[in-house]
Amino acid sequence: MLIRSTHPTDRAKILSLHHLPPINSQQSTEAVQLKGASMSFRRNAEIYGEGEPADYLYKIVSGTARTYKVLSDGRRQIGGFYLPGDILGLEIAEEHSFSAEAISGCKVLVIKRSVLVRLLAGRQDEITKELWGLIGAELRRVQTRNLLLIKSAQERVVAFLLDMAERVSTGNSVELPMSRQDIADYLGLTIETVSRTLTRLEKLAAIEISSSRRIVLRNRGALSRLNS
Amino acid sequence: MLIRSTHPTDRAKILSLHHLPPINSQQSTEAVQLKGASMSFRRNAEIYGEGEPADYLYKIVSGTARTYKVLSDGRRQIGGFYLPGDILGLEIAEEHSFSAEAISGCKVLVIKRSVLVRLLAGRQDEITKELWGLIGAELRRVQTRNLLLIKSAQERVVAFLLDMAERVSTGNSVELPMSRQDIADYLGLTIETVSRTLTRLEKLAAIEISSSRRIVLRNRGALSRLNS
DNA sequence: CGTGCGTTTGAGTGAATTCAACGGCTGTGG
DNA sequence: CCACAGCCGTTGAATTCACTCAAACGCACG
Repeated sequence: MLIRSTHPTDRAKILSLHHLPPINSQQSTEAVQLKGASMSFRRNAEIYGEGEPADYLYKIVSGTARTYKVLSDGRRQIGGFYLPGDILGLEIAEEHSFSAEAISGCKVLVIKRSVLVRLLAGRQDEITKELWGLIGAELRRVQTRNLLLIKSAQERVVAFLLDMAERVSTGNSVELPMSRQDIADYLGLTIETVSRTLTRLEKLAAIEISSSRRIVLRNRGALSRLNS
Repeated sequence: MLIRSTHPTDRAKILSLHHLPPINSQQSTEAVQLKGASMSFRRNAEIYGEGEPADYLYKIVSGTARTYKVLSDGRRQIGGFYLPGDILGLEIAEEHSFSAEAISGCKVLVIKRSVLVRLLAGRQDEITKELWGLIGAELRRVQTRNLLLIKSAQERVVAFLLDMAERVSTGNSVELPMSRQDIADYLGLTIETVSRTLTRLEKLAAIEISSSRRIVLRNRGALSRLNS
């Protein structure tokens, strides 16, 4: 099974909102705000916290971010990984339901949500469509992960690899920006299981682990087949 | 942990769309359509299929429905259970990403999506807000289930029971409309594990299994605690 | 050259699955 | 009215898979 998250380039196309021509002078200033402040976050810095008002959207320019939740028993569940072009903080509720952190150093574009909503009131058709596209992608992403979580450890890891390959795709070589612990928390496994599964996949000649953060997909067909 | 799906009464409030006053004569006829045809489905009848165009929403009037997907290896994953007042088929994509079936005999109100969208274009503020509320609820429901699926079998079953209690709540007695197989496919477990877990919970005096379809919550505190 | 962190590997345990059999309820037909 | 089949749910025994605990490895950094 494959994690069918929106492809980064698709996302970039969808949220070119700040490139829309201004509609009037009032919204012209808003369009400027839409372009948003560029902010930087260093490794492990918090971008926003669970429960905080969801006033802003964050578009990743460079680096990688993660959203996560800490359960009452201390376990951490990662909601998703966000690569350049992805939009973070796309909540419908008034408050963020996850926290977000930079995995590596991150440049992000901060976009005020209220501005989007106001724009939405004016330019009905196009912008609503774009927002719906984004929300739809988010929903599909989450639903797909639901399907993931009922599967075996091996299937989860394979799906993760194929998804990452699709998103960062430089040929068959995948550069993982996140740690094993991040991957484990994302897939609902332990770090040991992730590690063992990767080495097993390597022994099966499906992948090659160049370094711990660089994986080469040697046999996509086999991987897809392992994916049930 | 608790499945925080939208409470039925909340949903009913949110989607009183068809009770909105007509805006003009053109939309007046649409509002009539919004009220929608009432349809009936018998046990195990398909309401819509995966991949079909998502032209309609379905509001459950009576009975229970399930959405599901069959994986390539034959496993079935249930996306959710829908009780009276709930909205089915709330997809953002053009096609349904799950199939839907009646679990018991079902009366449903069929609402044309295009009408909603057109209405949305006219009555920006209120209707968009309502639709967003619905989508938001759906998103939260799915995210919450993600959190569920990383937990133990016992935690999943407990969360399921508490969620159902919240949704059908007649005191502490819960009438389960679905089979053990449905529950298992929903929680990503086997039917045996669900059964065993329930009997264990009964031995712990947390619940009482009056009949296989009727569960009495004897000790909600204990249940919540078992929920980590 | 150590120190520390992230990752890998190993051994043992435990939880959930698989395979199998049994019990109860319902509806049908003799 | 009873007998039997079929379905659903429960229970048992054995197995498998992922987890826990523990140790070792490799790499970057001071």
